[in-house]
Amino acid sequence: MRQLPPQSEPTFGFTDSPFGECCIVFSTEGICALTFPEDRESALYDIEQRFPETNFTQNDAKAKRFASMIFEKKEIPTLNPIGTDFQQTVWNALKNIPVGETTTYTKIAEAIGRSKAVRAVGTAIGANPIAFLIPCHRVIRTDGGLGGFRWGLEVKKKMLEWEKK
DNA sequence: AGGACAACGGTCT
DNA sequence: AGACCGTTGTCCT
Repeated sequence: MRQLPPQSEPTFGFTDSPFGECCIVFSTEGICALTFPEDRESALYDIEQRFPETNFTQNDAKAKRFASMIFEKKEIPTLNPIGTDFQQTVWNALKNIPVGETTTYTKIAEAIGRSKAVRAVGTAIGANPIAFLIPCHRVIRTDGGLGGFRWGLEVKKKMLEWEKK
């Protein structure tokens, strides 16, 4: 009997990154979350809230392999962000921001043709499930302020520094 | 420079 | 229907 192709069951794992320990969550389709939680317990809580229907098994080695792909080889694996149409549109727009550059919430709103929806864009960016790979950290305020960051402004600052140069 | 405030639109309860 | 937000422009002190 022929062997089935390797199945990628839903997994999650913790691993080091240039910005502290991160948690990578894989669905069968690709990476569905990348977070930089304060502690592992809150990371697990976050997964449970986001994917109450799915059972994930822990695989730190896999997370580590992907971390080196992402942060050392600087490749972007297949992503599988879950969100509303509006959120998908916003997250797609974020991918067009070049490495080492920043843009503003207003410019993203304009880029997706919803210049009046700045506030909603901010909320959608805040809901980005895949930090760093969907570069929400490259979005700052029009007045030059850092804006917000789900995983702490220190991490956002570090990411921008790391990408500069 | 910094604070208060209203208007904005998507999402959740 | 109301409240909450990773915003912003305006109007103050």
